[in-house]
Amino acid sequence: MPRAASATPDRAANPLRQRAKVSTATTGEQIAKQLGQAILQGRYAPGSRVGEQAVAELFGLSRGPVRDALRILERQGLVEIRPRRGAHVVELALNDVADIFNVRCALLSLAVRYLARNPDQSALAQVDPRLDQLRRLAAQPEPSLLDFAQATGRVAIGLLQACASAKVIQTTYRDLPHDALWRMLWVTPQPPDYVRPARRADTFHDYELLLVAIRAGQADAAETLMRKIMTDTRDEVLHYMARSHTDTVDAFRQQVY
Amino acid sequence: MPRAASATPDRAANPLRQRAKVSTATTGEQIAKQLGQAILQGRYAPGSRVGEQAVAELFGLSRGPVRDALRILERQGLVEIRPRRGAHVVELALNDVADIFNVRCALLSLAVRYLARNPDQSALAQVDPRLDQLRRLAAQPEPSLLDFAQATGRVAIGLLQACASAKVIQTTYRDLPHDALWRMLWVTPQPPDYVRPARRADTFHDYELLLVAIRAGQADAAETLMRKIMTDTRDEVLHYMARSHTDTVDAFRQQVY
DNA sequence: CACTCGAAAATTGTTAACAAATGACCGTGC
DNA sequence: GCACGGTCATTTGTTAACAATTTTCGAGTG
Repeated sequence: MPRAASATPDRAANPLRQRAKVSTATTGEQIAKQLGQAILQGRYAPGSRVGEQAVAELFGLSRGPVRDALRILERQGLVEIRPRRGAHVVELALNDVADIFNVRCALLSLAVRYLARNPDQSALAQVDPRLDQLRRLAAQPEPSLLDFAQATGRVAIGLLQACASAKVIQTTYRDLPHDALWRMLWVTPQPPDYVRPARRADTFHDYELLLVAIRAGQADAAETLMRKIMTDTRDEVLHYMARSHTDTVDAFRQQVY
Repeated sequence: MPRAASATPDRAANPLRQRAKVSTATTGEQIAKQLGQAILQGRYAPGSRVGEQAVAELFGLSRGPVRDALRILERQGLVEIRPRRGAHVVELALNDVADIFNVRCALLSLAVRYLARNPDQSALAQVDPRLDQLRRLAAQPEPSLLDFAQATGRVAIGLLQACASAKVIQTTYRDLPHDALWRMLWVTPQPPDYVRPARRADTFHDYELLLVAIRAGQADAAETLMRKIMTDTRDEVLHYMARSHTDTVDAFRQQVY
């Protein structure tokens, strides 16, 4: 019995509609945002059913937009929809977590190699403020785990966006189930409060070196650095998660690099 | 003005419904299949709008399932849906084609590396018949371009399926816009009838060596071979397409490897 | 002649009701 | 006690009508 999110009922007179006039977002997308947040925070048990009717009543809307929202969440990898069986919250094993990082690694190393060969200085300049943000968080005493993760994620996405004509890499990366991964860390019985300071400093330093290598056009060095960053992050996250999971050994045996 | 596919109108009494009882496929999926085929065959001009109403009338259905179908096609990369603007047929530049192969390369080289480290003989045995199929096609005098491409694709998918616990790689690969790529080749003014014999032989030979390397547990060799296969295929396809496109030089300059 | 503004038509977003299928519950038979 | 079969409630799939927005087309003006 999954209890619903803290989403505002919005039952009377559909106030969401009025905002839709201003924002270009459709109602389904807004539901997807809120519902996705709810799932991400662990308000729905893994594997539990997300009924259309229930969600529709919760938001005071009809089932149409809810259907759209569930499709969006399926694409984000948070739920899995099987025909005539409804949407269920996905459950990731440690295998899958390692997998996500491996795929990230593959895509990002491709991207930085592309960047190093086709350096666009103005596009790369967009990454600098994000790197600064990461620098600040790395220096902070105890930044929240989610904040730090998001900061690194923004740098990665910034790098991808700098690859102007590599749209496929971008969309492929975007469709990875990033949120489901963070949900796994969130529902870990004793999730760590923040990243280890040494790890934070290393991560920032590696990203800094990465940007230097890219600007210098050193494709091989950039790729090596990006792979190091990803494998390090992967192992750190797996280490945190493994404290409360049992299939640790199996997961680590399946590492590729 | 895109003319519709050769799909049967099915206007009277919804005959599709009756088959839905037997097959587990929902109506939307069936529409997606037929409509996707129509788009793939170039019956809709690139960038043209795919109206919900028009498709619904064409299939003699309401707009609900059509909406689902368009979502599916969006996920397959055949159309692009923007809120309140409808679905439009995607148009790939040569950049994007090269991108798709690069991403394929990244994912598949990750997969074969995983396979070489965790060889599952019974799972790998599933690939052999597909390799035999490829061998037959390579030896044939003039196999159709699409047949040969599908055969190589099946070998690649077979390799992915052999990665038992690497579900993320599989789904990521599946969500690549493969169909849109073939559509681009299809709508090329003078599409080649078949693959060059020498290329066919090389491709098969490389796949054969790849399987040997995987079974021998040589991860580095397997990865190298897979990268070679992908870059060769990419360049061959680009070569075919470039005969009728103008942005050739730009595309080739953006190569990564 | 080009450009802007405005209204009408076409199209997508949303709703509520209907139809079909799944899953569960209960009773029967062995 | 356990397995099997049928009925019933719940849930998803589908439909048609309504609402709101985008696009298109045309008149008017500089």
